[in-house]
Amino acid sequence: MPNLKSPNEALSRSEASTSTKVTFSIDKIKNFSEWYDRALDVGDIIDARYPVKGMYIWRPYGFRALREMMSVMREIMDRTGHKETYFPMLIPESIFGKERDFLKGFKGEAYIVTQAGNDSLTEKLYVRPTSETVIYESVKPWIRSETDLPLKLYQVVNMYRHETKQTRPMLRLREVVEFKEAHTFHATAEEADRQIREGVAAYSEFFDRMLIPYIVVRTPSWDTFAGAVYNIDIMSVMPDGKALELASVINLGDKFAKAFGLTYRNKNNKESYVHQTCYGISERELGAMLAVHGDNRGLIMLPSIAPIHVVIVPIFKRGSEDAVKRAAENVKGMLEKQKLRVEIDDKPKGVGDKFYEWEAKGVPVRIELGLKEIERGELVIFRRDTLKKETIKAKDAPKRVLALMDEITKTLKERVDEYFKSRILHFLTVGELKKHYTERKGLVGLPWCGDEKCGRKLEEEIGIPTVGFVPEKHIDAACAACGRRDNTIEMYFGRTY
RNA sequence: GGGGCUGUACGCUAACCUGGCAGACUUCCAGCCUCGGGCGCUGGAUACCCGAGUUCAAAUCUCGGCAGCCCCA
Repeated sequence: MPNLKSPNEALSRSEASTSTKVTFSIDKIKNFSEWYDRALDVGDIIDARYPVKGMYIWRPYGFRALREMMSVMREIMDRTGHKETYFPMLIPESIFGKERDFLKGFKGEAYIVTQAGNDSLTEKLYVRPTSETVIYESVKPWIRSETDLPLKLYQVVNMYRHETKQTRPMLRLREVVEFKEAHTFHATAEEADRQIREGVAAYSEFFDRMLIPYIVVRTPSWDTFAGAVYNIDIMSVMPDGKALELASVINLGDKFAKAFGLTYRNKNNKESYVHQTCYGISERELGAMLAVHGDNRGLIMLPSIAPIHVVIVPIFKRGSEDAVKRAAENVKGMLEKQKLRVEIDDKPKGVGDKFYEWEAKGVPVRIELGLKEIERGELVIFRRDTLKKETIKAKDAPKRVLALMDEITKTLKERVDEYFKSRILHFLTVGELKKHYTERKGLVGLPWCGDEKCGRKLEEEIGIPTVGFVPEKHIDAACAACGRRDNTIEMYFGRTY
């Protein structure tokens, strides 16, 4: 559990409330780690009190948000020609170990089942840390000729990796609960290459719709996925300035095809290897979304995935309970006709309690409704993004609330764009970077000639690891390592999660 | 990969240094009071992370495990 002893913390707490109740008021930028843990707790997303490192309990409210987010992902996958499947979680060692680099990359963090009941197993079973091997082995008989290609599959499953780094809910886990992994099979290298661009486009659409800011980069050759030819990473930046890999789109070439004997008969009746790609996302995207949009009062749910769009808080006076309740039900009915998810909070608690609670959970709109409003035919509407209240005619509620969903989305987008812009910095030389990048927050770009030696040298000189580069975007500057000017591109560096 | 810190009730915390009845607030339960930004009152429930060691005696000291946080690479 977080330790709350910093002076800032004590100050913000006492300022926010005179009661000793734990108030959610944490400076997200100054104290992101603590903000994140507390916001997910008070915001009803995760219960972190599970005694196994890297595994967390999803609360219903949080899980609903995840489900909404994943349904957007499924919609995009389905629309772009991917078919949803399922492959087993336990993978025999003989299959898991078929591709050397992959085995080397994942062996250290795979959970391995060696015993069942009282018997030890004759062959070890690997719990999937990702499903390349089991899928590639299994689809072999599905692919016989070019007419079977391209084959584009995806599954949404849980997967396990024995992370040794510090774990964090949603961002770094040992048990990933909703791993959406896509695997595609193509006749030619060109087609696989095209699929990479399609995969990046699909993910870009997803992140655009989730209002998660990102840049698309190519990972340097010395830092690619185990068994990959190259990969494209989609990177974001968290409020503490650390970079977060949102997704990786990987071109596997025919390396796995060769290891698994994945071939088809081409037009000349010649056996050819398929070319493959794979790409995945997970609940990490929800963590990123919540992290970038929340404020010092807690979470702010993006309207498109909010488990509850509107919470109605009835304000009772003695004797008015029934009338207020009826009015609340009436408003709820009107809003639900607009496909809004609405909840009435008539729990016997003070309204202040309720307000703080729903704000921490990030419900986009709150409606306050008491005798005063009923008499005037009005409603008080509070929006979570700006914390502003307005009074409207009750009959205008459906129209106004729907409009507010768009307005809130727009505000969040503007805010997050501005935030992201301030966290991507560009420098021309190492000296300039060292002089100005003192807080080491966010991604930094430096001119780079494309040579691995120079990339590694820069990494070492500035003491920040490479994140990736944008291959097709040439810049007019000299490589910050060797000074060459031809073909200079920008390499991004950043501390990562 | 290396280093540091921490673990007391649902939550937050006191006692730990200097071993000797674990205390407050919050929460929860029962009841009263009633709801426009964390009401009040009465009564009650709930805790020393796990294991070993030292000791007459361990929340406190030592060792190990598990879990969490921070810093550096």
